[in-house]
Amino acid sequence: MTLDFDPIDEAAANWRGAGWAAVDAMTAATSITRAHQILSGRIDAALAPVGLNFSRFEVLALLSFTKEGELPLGKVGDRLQVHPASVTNTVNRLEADGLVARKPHPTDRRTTLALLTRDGRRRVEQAAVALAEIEFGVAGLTGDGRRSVDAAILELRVAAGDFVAPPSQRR
Amino acid sequence: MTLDFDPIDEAAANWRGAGWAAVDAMTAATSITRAHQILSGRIDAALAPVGLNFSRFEVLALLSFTKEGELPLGKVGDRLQVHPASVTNTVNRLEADGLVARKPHPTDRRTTLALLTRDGRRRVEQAAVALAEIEFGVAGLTGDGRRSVDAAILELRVAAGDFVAPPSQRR
DNA sequence: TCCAAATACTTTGACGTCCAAGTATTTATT
DNA sequence: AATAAATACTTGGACGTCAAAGTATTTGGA
Repeated sequence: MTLDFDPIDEAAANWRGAGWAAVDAMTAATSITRAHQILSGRIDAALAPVGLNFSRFEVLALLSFTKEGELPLGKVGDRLQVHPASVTNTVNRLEADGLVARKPHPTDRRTTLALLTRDGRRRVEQAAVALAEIEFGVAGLTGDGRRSVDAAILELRVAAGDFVAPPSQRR
Repeated sequence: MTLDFDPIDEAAANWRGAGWAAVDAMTAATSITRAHQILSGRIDAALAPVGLNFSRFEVLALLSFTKEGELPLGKVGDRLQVHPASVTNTVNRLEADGLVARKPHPTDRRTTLALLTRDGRRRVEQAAVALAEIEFGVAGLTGDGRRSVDAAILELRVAAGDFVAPPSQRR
């Protein structure tokens, strides 16, 4: 199904016609939503042959960046900004596939560590290659487009309190 | 949970460290994903008091823009770019709340129309106000940021074949 | 005219997300 | 030391999304 008009332009026109406010904000929000739809479709399609989806990949990648290949579940959620219940769910599935193992925290018995297995490490490497091949779904974006998206969204993230920017930090 | 560093910067550094490719693409994709998370959280929060979520709102808004306040379910899916099963699901709930009614198509018995009820029209107006109040969640974005996001994502959408741009059309 | 193919929607099932509540353990307070 | 509060994770439930299969109806040839 391909439309012969831009549905977002169309929506903007309709909003103006209805006298609704914040049309600019609406188009920006809709653009981002649609971009996410496109990317997430492409990314999951690229990962499917590897036996992963994006959430699972993110967890494996995060673990692979640590010294020991392990991290408390809570930290995983913090870094990936997802709900603890989602982490539990994702780790359950990764564990069922043998890509990750749960292991008790050495000193804090409330805490559970997710540990990358050898299979998990191999798998995440394959996935990284698969994702690089499709350029993370953003193949339609030029270098400028990518930079301007990064910059604009950084504003949004800072305003949303995603992290407290230390005075030093800038890309 | 607020981090004291930018998780996307951190991820980029990790990717480079691991020798993984397409770091720029990764940050762009991650930015968009995170932006979507932020927006969708804010939007659904703003709509909750009105008794809607974004998907339901989108359907009501789309219907409200038509002459008769009705549209075949299939068209709804095409415009909103969602799976037919999702349309069925959303319309089921809207119907249960009395905001929409199903009605047979006058000539094609395969087709079902979704018809905006009086309550539905009132509700969508309230929702539009609620969304305008929070600027669709993009309050953190300046005018420039919004425009550059729109422009960049337009590239992406065109490349993805979201619609065939007639030679005339440009924002 | 008749039948295969396309179209429109629904149903079922697999997953993902979040929230709220529940259990276990640790930390902080008095 | 005793207890309330915070922290860490899991469980169960509500919803959203998509894919695949099923039913009904229409369309497009042979």
